[in-house]
Amino acid sequence: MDLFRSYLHQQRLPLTRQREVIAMALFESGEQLSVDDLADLLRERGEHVGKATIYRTLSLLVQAELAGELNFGEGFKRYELQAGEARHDHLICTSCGRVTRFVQPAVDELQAQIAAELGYTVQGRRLEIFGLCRECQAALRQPRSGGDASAAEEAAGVEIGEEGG
Amino acid sequence: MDLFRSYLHQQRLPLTRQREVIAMALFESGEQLSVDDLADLLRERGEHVGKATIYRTLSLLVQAELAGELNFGEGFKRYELQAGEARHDHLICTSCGRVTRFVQPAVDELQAQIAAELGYTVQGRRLEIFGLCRECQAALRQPRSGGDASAAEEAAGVEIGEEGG
DNA sequence: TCATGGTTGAGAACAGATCTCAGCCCTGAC
DNA sequence: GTCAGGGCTGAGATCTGTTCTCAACCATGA
Repeated sequence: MDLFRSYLHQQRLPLTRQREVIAMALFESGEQLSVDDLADLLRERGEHVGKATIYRTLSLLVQAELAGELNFGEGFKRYELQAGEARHDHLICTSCGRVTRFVQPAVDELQAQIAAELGYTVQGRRLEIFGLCRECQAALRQPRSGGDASAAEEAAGVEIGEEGG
Repeated sequence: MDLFRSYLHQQRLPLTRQREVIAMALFESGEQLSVDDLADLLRERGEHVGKATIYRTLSLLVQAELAGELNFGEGFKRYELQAGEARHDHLICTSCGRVTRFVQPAVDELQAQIAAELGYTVQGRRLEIFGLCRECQAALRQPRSGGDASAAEEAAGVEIGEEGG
């Protein structure tokens, strides 16, 4: 939040209540939010902010490299705060929509190596792996059952976050 | 093309002239085409095909796994034929828009490892690396000059195709 | 040749994203 | 605190990619 404030100051742009509220909502949620999600979230909090403003503020946040733009092929974009976080990628469950973030330095290395071989300099990347999460695999195996699993997940080590449902 | 024919036959779907023409255009171009690109291409060839039909046929091709859907964040989708090809990814030049395809088995391995650690089964992935191609880097260094470079590119080894501009 | 059912195409509909513009408000100066 | 001015805001129009609708058409198999 302070980073956003100083970015705006640095760019000689005013810090308005709307900008503060939008960044705050994105920051506090920690999820990948669409513009509609954000609008709903703000409405629930009693803040009325126009969609145009949400789009404008999000693109500011992206410019400031405080937020990342995501496209999971849903027909619209999602945004997530990425301030200070390590570069991460996403695993997306094609059945329930769950999104699991992960950090894997080997991806950075591989990307750098590939780009160097082809003469490119890297500015960014988007890696999304689509598949079935553990729960959905289990649900497919035995159509009716209670919730379970999720125990061995800590052992993984690469995971840094998870949201959705 | 034969693969598409047999897919349609297998699904008991008729092979129409439009379907043939659309698949042929995508196949012959070898590039990542948008629906508009395809419509233009077909118009140039004197074939009139409605957009709805192009969308429908493309989604058939994707279903048949003969085409892949790409999203480079341009606000629309692109499609490319992928029949029989190894799974590949893309490097995209953020300056000139050039798209370079590459095959790198290490990406498959990494993806499988990550998914396994997080309990996912893999169905697919999308890896796009954004950066500056050699020509655009050169153009930035010395704003005015003729075309050059592209020589050392063969040495790379991972590259399998390149289109765009 | 014929019946049938899926396909086609024009245009409407839909939805995400962007633009417009009059009025508002943040900022910096005083 | 007050003020001027420039940038911001929001409602709604607009744009654009994609999907839907439906009557006419046509590929297919008998």
